Amino acid sequence: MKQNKDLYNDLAELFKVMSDPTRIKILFCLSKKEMCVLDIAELIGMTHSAVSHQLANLKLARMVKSVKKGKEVYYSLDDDHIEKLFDLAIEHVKEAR
Amino acid sequence: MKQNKDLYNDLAELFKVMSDPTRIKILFCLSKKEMCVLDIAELIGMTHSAVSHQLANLKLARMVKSVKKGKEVYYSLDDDHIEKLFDLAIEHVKEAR
DNA sequence: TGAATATATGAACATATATTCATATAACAA
DNA sequence: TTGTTATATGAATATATGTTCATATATTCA
Repeated sequence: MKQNKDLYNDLAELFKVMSDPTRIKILFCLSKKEMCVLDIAELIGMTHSAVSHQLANLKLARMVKSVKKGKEVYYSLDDDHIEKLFDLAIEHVKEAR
Repeated sequence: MKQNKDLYNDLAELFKVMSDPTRIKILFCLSKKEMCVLDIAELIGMTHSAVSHQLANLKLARMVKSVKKGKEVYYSLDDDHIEKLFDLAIEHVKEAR
């Protein structure tokens, strides 16, 4: 048990990032196509500030990456594990209903 | 976006349950074999109370199920999505290192 | 019945977290 | 430069959450 302490903490952090509805919505947006802050804010109906804060969290957790284009910053999913995780989770959630 | 509100909340709840190191350790224990509260508490080095509280959370979230045998209650994983989710998550976490 | 064991539960405390508001930085256009 | 747009960030507040401690319930055995 002890030797896996780091693994358990890393897993906990990963799932914690995915445990907020706002961040989940953002991740779903980005699974369609890359988007900038204002696009996301409008799509999910939240303030720019809230979205920006959450994108910062997601970036810290290496779930999204960003590219600056002019004055806009475009965000996208960091890798495709994220989508697979969601697919499995959706399966589980739907069966539970 | 709106029509999926319930889905996003369900997903958030699922991931939230998996976002605590104590609960992750418990789930890993149960992925080996069914166990009672005291077994788990000893294995992960936490009090019976803490483990019992977390098992209640896990049960509420339908991640574990329980069977009473005499004075002991044996817990086990509710389905095998849970293990698959962990496998994927571990892949992601390990690549990020 | 009484004592011991296994588990559950309620309250309280401490910590963590998401959002809001205000402000700051950066890029571009006029 | 000034004004506008896009994004980031810091502080503050309100809420949520995990653990501990104490207590309660349930089962078994003597």
